Amino acid sequence: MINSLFLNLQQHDVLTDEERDLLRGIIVRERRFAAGEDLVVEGSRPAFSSLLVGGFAARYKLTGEGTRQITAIHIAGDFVDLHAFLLKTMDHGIIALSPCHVAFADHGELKKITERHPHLTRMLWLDTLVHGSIHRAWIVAMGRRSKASHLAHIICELYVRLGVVHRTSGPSFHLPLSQGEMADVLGLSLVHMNRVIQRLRREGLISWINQTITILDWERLAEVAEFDPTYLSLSVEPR
Amino acid sequence: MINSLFLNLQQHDVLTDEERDLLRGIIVRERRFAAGEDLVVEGSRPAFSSLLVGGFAARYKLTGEGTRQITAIHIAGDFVDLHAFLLKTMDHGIIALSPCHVAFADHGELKKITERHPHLTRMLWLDTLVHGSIHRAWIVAMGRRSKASHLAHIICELYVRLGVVHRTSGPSFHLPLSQGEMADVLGLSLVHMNRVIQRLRREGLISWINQTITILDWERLAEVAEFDPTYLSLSVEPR
DNA sequence: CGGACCCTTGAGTCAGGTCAATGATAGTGG
DNA sequence: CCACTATCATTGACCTGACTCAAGGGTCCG
Repeated sequence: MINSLFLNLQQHDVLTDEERDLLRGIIVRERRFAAGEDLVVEGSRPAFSSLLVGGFAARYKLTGEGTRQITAIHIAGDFVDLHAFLLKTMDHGIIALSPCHVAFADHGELKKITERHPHLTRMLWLDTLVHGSIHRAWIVAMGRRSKASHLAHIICELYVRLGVVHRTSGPSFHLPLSQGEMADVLGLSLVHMNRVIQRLRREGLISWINQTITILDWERLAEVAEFDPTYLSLSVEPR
Repeated sequence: MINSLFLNLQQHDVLTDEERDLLRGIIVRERRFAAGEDLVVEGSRPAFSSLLVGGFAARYKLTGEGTRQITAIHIAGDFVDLHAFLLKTMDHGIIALSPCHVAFADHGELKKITERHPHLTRMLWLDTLVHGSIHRAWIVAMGRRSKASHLAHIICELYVRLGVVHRTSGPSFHLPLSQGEMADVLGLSLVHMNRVIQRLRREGLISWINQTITILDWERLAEVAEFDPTYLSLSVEPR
């Protein structure tokens, strides 16, 4: 059930069979969520961390004016709120962008892992660090790239991350976000989001129909995005 | 020498005397950097992590067009690139914004801590998670707040973080960033940055002269920023 | 005294926002 | 099966926040 998590962690270092078993052991419950449901509510103090088994979810924060900013997109294999294990209080919510299948990891069991299994602890720590790297890449894209470049960067990133967990088919992948939701990722208005998407289409970089994105020209897309996957730490080495 | 780190960590949970000694023990070297020098170079694979003892530093990334985006501001007591301990390769640079005093923690010694001292390990992990929370707060500010609100948010955040390590005096604090550097934080042009600053001044929220920011009206500044310090996890509880 | 940085201000331009309207598609209840 | 509603994608017209270019002034330092 949590094979995608293994695929994720294995991109960074070798996982032993014992470590796999330990990870299986921390899952105490599972649940399915409908699209639009909150997996985790802002301000709550969860006793479990959510591991996304299938589907797409987003961290988000609402502003006083009622606008929304999505701060991360999560895919199968992501330990969505492993943070809460140590941060305790959620400073943002997590919403299902599609129907989601979630496994819950008990914080007490996670603590036991940190007491007895240092390498696995470092692997989990690393997983949260990679998500920090992704945040930084997003900040750069938001602050200093054109909106077209920003969108291209997000598409490149999703393609690589989904590839790791075998959720791409050739140059295509399923992405169940509406343009309005994607606008909340880029910090744009819905109208302008639409125009940016059309520009990438017109330039022959992508197609995006029926919740399916196809990368028509990876070279040029990555160039527009200035995409450099270093920040995803996709190399197996001792951690 | 690393008392500021202790002040930082103590905001989240109790540190034992033994843990303090362990932290002192991982410092193998120290060095001073001039303003403008790189503490850590993008693409390098450091064998040490830099603990900022005094001064201000910034993580940054340069784009192909030669613009710069600052993704984090670091102050005394910050474990600037603890990430590198597990991420291995730096995907961004770190520059001294003022003269900086840096202590270097050996990655081998850090690894030993993770092997033998689970609580201290969790505290260090937590420290990196808090910086992840700060990243998310920045993403929200960049995407969905006005530039004036964004600047107000950064000032509130710096005031609180500097207060933790006793670097404020009353409503004031020292901030050795030029307006051009601050523009690289907000993702703005220098000219517009200047206009945004003047607006906060004109509205009587802050004064900012001689590298010193004074908060003239905390209530209204925090309101403009929609500042809620939850994301800094400033509560002592078992972690 | 001349650079080297900063900060400040004005003028013109453009990216991106708001408001508004039109279709297309899918699900719901009768 | 059909009217009804909701959600999305798309397009046009107009407005404003932010950028660029350009120039002037302050301060510190060699």
